[in-house]
Amino acid sequence: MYDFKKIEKKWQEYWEKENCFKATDDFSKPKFYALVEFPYPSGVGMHLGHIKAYSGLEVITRKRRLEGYNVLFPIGYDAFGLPTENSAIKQNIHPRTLTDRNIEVFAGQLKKVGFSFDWSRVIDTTDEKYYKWTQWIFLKMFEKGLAFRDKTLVNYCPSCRVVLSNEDSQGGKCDICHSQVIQKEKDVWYLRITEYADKLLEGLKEVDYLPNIKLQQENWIGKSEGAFVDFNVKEIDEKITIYTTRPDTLFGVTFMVLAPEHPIIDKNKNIISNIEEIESYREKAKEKTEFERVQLAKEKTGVKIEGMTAINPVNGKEIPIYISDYVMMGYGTGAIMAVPAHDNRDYEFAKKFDIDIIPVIEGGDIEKEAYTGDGIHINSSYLDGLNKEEAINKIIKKLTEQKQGQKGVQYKMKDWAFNRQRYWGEPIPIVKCQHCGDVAVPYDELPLKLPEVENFEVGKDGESPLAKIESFVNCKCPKCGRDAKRETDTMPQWAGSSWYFLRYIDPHNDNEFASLEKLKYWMPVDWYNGGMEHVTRHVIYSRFWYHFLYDLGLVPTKEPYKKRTAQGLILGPDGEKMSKSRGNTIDPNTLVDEYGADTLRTYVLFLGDYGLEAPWNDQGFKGISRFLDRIERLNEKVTSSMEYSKELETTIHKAIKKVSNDIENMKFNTAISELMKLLNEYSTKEKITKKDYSLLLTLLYPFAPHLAEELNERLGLTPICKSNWPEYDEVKTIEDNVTIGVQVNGKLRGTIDIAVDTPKEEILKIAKENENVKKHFEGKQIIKEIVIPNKIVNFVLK
RNA sequence: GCUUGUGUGGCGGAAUUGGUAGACGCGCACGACUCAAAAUCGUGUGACUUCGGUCAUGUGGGUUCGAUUCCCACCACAAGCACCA
Repeated sequence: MYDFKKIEKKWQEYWEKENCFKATDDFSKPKFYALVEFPYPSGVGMHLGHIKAYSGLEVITRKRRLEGYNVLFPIGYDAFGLPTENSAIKQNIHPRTLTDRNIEVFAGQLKKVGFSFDWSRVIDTTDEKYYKWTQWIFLKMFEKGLAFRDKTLVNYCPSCRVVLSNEDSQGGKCDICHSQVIQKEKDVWYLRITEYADKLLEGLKEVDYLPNIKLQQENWIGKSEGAFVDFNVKEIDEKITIYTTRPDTLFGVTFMVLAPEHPIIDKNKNIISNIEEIESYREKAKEKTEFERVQLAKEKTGVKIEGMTAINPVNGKEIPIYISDYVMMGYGTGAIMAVPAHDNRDYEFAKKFDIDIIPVIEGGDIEKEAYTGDGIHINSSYLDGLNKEEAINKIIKKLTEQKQGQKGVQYKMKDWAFNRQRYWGEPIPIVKCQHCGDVAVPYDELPLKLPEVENFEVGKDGESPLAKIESFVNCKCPKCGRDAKRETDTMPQWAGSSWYFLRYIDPHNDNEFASLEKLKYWMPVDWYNGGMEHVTRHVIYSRFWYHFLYDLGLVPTKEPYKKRTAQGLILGPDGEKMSKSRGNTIDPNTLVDEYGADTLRTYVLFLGDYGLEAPWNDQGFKGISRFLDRIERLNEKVTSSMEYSKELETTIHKAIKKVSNDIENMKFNTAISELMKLLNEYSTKEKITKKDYSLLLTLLYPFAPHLAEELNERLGLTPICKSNWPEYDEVKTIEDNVTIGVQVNGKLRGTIDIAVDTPKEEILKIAKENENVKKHFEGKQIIKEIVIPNKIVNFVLK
């Protein structure tokens, strides 16, 4: 094995000394901004996932620099958050100390792999100079009414003792400790992301994200179009507004259902005759978490509200009202009209409570199940005979005229719960004043620093550790000057990462988060690669912040990321997800020490389709090590000629084309296989020229840069990092001869070697002379001859 | 349940988008070098076969001269969403 230790160290030092990867603010050059998700510097250090995630754009940026671009490929640390805080508590050290220690380890590991990051722009979200601007943007949102406080039921993790956003509690499990999330009434800061729902949806049209990424975001935003309809209540002068996507089925409504928490119940207790029964159902519903409610979906439960009757606005029919936990207060209006004939849940409920089921759309069999498809309307007065779309339009028009309803839109996405009762996060820069309410900390007092504390454990009742620091809590109201108290919650982990890509552009600016002039040059991010797990959270959050900053005129483009891709996981050798408990983890740091960074970098890109998951294979990894060794040994065959070998010319031009295109399409595995083919071809030759060899090295450079540079230097050539990406000549990629298949009745019966672009007649003639083909002609008649030039010949016989 | 993917040798995976299925790598077998082993190099390697062929890209149909590729139905696995009205 070649001496990778020496070689890798040498070139890492060289690149650093020569500032090879520094992005310059030279606005005259074409720019390329490549972004990878910055790591969370946890104690365990870098894992294989990081290597794969970063290697993709690493290859692309190495190529871009050779193509003459001014490349910005930055790195930093997303260091606030619970894991560090929990680990610090365990080890009994300060999170600051632990974070610094972790970052140092992480940086060392990243550097050893030789990634071409611009190390002069490193950012750390926990740095005061950084989070000053996180707080600043928060205050801007507060100023515009996009950050607000509310007391509501929230997702709460009893184990971490912290409020979670919907995104952080997917599936009812805490994202950090995976324990069951419960609903708790809490004082919550929200960011009004729902106000940007439409813009976030619209913006997807103009960006180049992988289709599944777009789709996931669309689903997450969850826009639905329908109508709000008012149902009057017979006994009182009040109406219940519902949201529906199927207003066309209004004639089939046979009851209504309210969420247990629906406020109309509290307001009208006096007229409800079975109020005890209702209250007891509500109590039970409260005990269940929102997720238990979902899991127990099998059986519908509910209670009829005695003393309240609703009136169907389209036909004046009186219908009963129920409460049931299958209706959520958090979506729509917390009340629904039930059409059992055409909705599965309503159908189940109606069956259980023996309520009428009236079909209003033809098709399906309501004896068996609800029919949710389209069809001609029946039993629906003036809607009879219409299809779904026509009926929806007509009924909405009618409802609007009668002032009993209107067109409406709903989103699944909810506002972003933004405070955490923890120490290790950005303090929310708000002062709570008895007289003035919530008051912003003046901009010139930012950053509002995290106070030094001895004990940063969470309070028993889920209070932030900051609440115990009197010197922090007690302050003067910035508005009226009287005694006031600070908000003691901190921001969630996602805050710092919502704008970090802007800071890289101008990381040392103390006057603004980044200068507009520089932003105008560098934005948008040309290519953002990261994990699939972040597309519904971080990517949406950061797009939201960016849209907001755009509306303030502080950033130059509508969308932050022009292109977004995602890498697939590396699974353990057993094909399962790598995890400590399974004992199937592979430590990249040991591999770097034992086989070198080049081998590791190349292998993670070779082991499969970049976008799909693939299992690790130790043998395959050694195969790459062998491949690099072979490249090194090739150097014995090199002549001094600076021309391509004549006989290799076509092969070489084809290889340049293939490798270049594959890199652009992130088809790294086939790019590497092309390099292997080229090497195999070289190996069959007695001698290769210096030029031949240097080409192979340049193509190899993005994958295994250290070795490529070293071997290139031995040839006495300019370092690759200072030369150009090779170009190919399309004409020279075309072979003189092709081998094409000859089929008889669609089955391959032989192959023939012919010159490229041989005329059809000629091909047919040669094909017919093929011995094996001839055999199949015996006793049969040719009824059709198909010739696709340079591809295939097919004879159809009878 | 809904949405989106994926399914090809012993294994990871290729296939210019409808044109010689299995590139490249791993593994395996045999050979060379070696006292021997490792490393390295060379050859072979989808399955059956009566050596003429036959069957093969999850299963079953279809379109086509020709289908891994397009269409229909089904099965399996993975991811995401989940009583969203």
